[in-house]
Amino acid sequence: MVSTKPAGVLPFLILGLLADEPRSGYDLRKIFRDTPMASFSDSPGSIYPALRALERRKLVQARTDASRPLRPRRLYRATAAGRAALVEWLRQPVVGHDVARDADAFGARLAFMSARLSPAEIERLTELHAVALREHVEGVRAFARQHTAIMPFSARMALEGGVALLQARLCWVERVLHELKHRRPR
Amino acid sequence: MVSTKPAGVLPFLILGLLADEPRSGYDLRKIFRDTPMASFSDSPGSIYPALRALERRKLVQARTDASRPLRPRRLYRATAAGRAALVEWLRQPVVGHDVARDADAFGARLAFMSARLSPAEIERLTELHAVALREHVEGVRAFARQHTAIMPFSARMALEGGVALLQARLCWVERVLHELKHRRPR
DNA sequence: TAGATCATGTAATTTGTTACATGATTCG
DNA sequence: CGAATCATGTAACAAATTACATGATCTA
Repeated sequence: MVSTKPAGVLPFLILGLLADEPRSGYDLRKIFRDTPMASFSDSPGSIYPALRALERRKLVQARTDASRPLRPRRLYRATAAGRAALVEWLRQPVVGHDVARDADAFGARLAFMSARLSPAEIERLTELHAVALREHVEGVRAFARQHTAIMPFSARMALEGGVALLQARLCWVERVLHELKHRRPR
Repeated sequence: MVSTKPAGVLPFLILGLLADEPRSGYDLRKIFRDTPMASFSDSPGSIYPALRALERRKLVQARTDASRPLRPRRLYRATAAGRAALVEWLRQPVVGHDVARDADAFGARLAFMSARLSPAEIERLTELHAVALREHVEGVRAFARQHTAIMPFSARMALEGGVALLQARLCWVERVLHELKHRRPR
């Protein structure tokens, strides 16, 4: 069975970038090199195959820029199906244990939400994420309370770091929620 | 060219867990299911192949627990070569742009350091990490200053989240450094 | 005796990376 | 004219996941 939808986050990041304006593979590489979105490699071996895969699935469409015939650029833009797939990805709720795994996927998704989802929907998704995160932080805290005493020093530091990062993440999500409510007064 | 050393972090996490006491694949699965080290899947398809690969490279050694002959467990422990490979992994300095990519690899490495490295070496590695992190935070902050104004709301939130997480990470590293100095007075 | 847990594995696939390879254009 | 940048790609591989598959043992 050949799946038609991509699963990783890189294809969707690319889709998000191509949803608004057309860009070339090289443009995308520069973005992955120069902006804080650099959680992926900017090497050609990452971007070009991903673009081809998206093209094969008809989620993006390439148009060869003929203005400079000797150095042609392939300008990609998202198709309607591509924008639909993007929205579907944005809408994925973060529930339960997921929050432990794709830690910062929500941040990446949030970045593209304003342009595609309603404020109400963004708020709903953020709230869901907050709930899962609160629960997870509690779990890790409980683990820490039980095990910290018998851990070697550096392991204890590592665990404290984990808790601190989760705490910071939660703090940020709460702030986002606050801002969302502030902007859409009931 | 066939590489002899593993590259991902999962094998080293396993190696770290097997360095002190022997465990079965099932024991490892439980650890990845029940502890905050759960950044990896606890599915058998993750752990058992990784164990086999480590065994093939002579970094771990299996002994079949014959106490229950009808339900044998394979008890793995790290070999001398395995412990050496672990130490080599722990010693990898985090420099420059690396810090953006394997964000929390340092946390995982730190967890195993107390048992394998001298306090002075732990401090040196932590300091290096701090330097790289400070620089990276500055870079992202500078980007934020330049681009925040023209970004859509949710993208701005995402960027702020990125900065907040980096900040929290830095904060933690500074605290670790402080503790390290506190424990080893000059 | 049925269901949960113990215990280990394989197959197929996806995802992403590194390293290699090529050539055009622009700018000093 | 040489170096940096623009621009696209391939090959080989590593890393990890999901889904599938099997059977033993313990406990209510």
